[in-house]
Amino acid sequence: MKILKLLKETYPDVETALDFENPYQLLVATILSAQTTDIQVNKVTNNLFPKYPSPKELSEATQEELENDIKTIGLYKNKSKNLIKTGKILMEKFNGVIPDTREGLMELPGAGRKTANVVLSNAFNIPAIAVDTHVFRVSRRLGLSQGKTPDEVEQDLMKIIPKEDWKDAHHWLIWHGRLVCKAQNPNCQSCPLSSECCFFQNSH
DNA sequence: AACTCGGGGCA
DNA sequence: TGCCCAGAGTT
Repeated sequence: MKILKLLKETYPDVETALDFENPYQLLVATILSAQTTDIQVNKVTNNLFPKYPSPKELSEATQEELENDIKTIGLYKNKSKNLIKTGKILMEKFNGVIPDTREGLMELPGAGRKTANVVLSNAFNIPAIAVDTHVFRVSRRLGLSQGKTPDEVEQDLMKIIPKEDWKDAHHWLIWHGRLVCKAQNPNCQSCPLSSECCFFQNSH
């Protein structure tokens, strides 16, 4: 089943990437990306990275100033608090180096399962597919992963997506989940995957 | 399992 | 103008 190939052909202009130059920048950008889009994050990081170029500067930021720096993004109070704390943990426990393990990344406040996988796959080239609510729902409907956990969904997706696409796959799956395979009233008529989809077969 | 954070996107 | 959410933490 060529899911990703079909999605790429269907959404050729999908917005696909956070701008980053090193693991630290990708970690910060990905923590910021919760409940918003990469487009919004890139607007903020353009000014944020020169101002806080490494975990050291981040750990020394004041709450008020960092909040102001990311105010155009939602959830900015939680995110600024988490980022400062993350900066301090990086300095105190990881010697200012971004950890390249899932366990290490998930010790950082603001970084969960999805953030860890994005950083592992895109900054360290470690095999992983990021699974968020959209990816989870799309996979369930396709019938790949009923009743499974997000970690198990990740394993299932890795079986049917070419390895070279793992680090970017979530962008197309998320886009598809938002615009077509929506949580409510999915638009199965315009879905390129409907012929392969359990949800569609069961509801028609 | 439900609630919270929040500006932006979309109907 | 009102509703929902490209997660993660807390209770």
